[in-house]
Amino acid sequence: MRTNPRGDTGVKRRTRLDRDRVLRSAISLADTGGIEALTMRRLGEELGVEAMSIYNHVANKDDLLHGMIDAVFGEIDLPSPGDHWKTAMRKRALSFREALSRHPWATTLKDSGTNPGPATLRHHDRVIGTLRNSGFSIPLAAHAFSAIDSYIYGFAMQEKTLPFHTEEETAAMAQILLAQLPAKEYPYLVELTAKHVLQPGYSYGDEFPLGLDLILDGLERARGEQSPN
Amino acid sequence: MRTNPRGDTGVKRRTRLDRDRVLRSAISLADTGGIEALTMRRLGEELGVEAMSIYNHVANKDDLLHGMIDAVFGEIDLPSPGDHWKTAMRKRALSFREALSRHPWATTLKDSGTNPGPATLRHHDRVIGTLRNSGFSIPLAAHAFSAIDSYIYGFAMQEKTLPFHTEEETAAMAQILLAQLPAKEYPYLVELTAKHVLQPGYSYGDEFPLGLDLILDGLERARGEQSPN
DNA sequence: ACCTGAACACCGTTCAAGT
DNA sequence: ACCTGAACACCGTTCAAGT
Repeated sequence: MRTNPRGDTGVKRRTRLDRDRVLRSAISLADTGGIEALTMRRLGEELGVEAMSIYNHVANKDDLLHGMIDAVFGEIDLPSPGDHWKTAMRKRALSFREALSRHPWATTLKDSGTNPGPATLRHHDRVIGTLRNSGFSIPLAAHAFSAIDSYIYGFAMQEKTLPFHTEEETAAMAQILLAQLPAKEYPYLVELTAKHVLQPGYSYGDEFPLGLDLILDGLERARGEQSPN
Repeated sequence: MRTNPRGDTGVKRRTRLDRDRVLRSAISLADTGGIEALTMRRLGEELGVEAMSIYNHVANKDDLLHGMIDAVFGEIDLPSPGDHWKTAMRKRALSFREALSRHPWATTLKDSGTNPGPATLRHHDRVIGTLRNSGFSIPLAAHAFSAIDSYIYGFAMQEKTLPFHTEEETAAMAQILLAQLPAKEYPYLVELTAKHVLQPGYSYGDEFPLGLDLILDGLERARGEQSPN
């Protein structure tokens, strides 16, 4: 492979290395090949640099993962102050789910709890603020935050583990599953698969807003009961 | 180290190796030291055997993880047919969460969707059956299943990522967090931490039934609307 | 200040060899 | 049939050395 006067191939090493470029490259690597494809050596290769150079911009791999997750939080739309709380939370939840489906590896966070980055803190603060400014007491705001975000995370995780993502894949997969499942032993599972999942137009993702509204409606009711306005 | 006539130390290698013993040992290793402590070599050590011997009972590490997750599903109480659907689902959800909190590594499943084991299939079938036999249409049963399980998974995951698990740890951690958080930038987060999380008796786990009932109540309403009985 | 090469202590997994 | 030892192709990370 020919190298230019700078001693590299001129292909990968476009700009000087910095933390932001490291994070962006790491995220794209994880998006494409899954989190197990994200290796310090592979990442170095992607950046046109030896793996060890990365340590000049990131303390270690954990720090890298922290940074990646905070970057994902930065992609989520904050609730807009003008909207009714329910509208605001709904939009924000949909945006959250979209971010997690663009970056499925981020559902397995393990961080963000122990060491949240600035984008994560900002996001959480705005969400709680929206609730508090709409008449939610502190305990009810905590309650709402927990319920909504648990649902979003859990849904994203279930979606990620599904073996199919397009309608065609779903149909193909369900056929195989159905062929393997003994209908005697799992009658309800077989019924649900055959009469629901295998129906044309089925997409698991469509379930998301339904469950979300269940929670939001319940919260609206709880809000009314604690402080009628 | 002295060896007995069988050529081992007589401590670890009590019984003959089999899949079940491998799974149990792997689960206890992951429970104790986290999933990253589960190494084929460490597991072999635990079983008093070379790492390579494990491959006689398990196809590879992925197969091992599959087996572990199915074993966790086996620990979850199935909904009892005698109970009202809501009671049955509530008990089952609490049991599910308990299982996930005993085995936090299981929340990051990644399997179970692509390759569910027998205990997993059985569990899912009974849950769907409970709903179907209580007047849930197929789409509403699918909807309920998705909403409830997303919430359970997501809650377990959030709980797992929290840096504290006892009340003392919570207080200590929240103090540190609070000291680091600029109240100007994150006023609502600081308020919630100070006036809620730091209150004596606070435990995040207590949120679980509140969010769960929000969903179950919503489903009860939806069930009434589609088939009044 | 940033990058590199060699090295260390690990991984999962194979394979031929032992019993 | 089951277990082992050596080996292979990987990991994350250190450290002294280069520029």
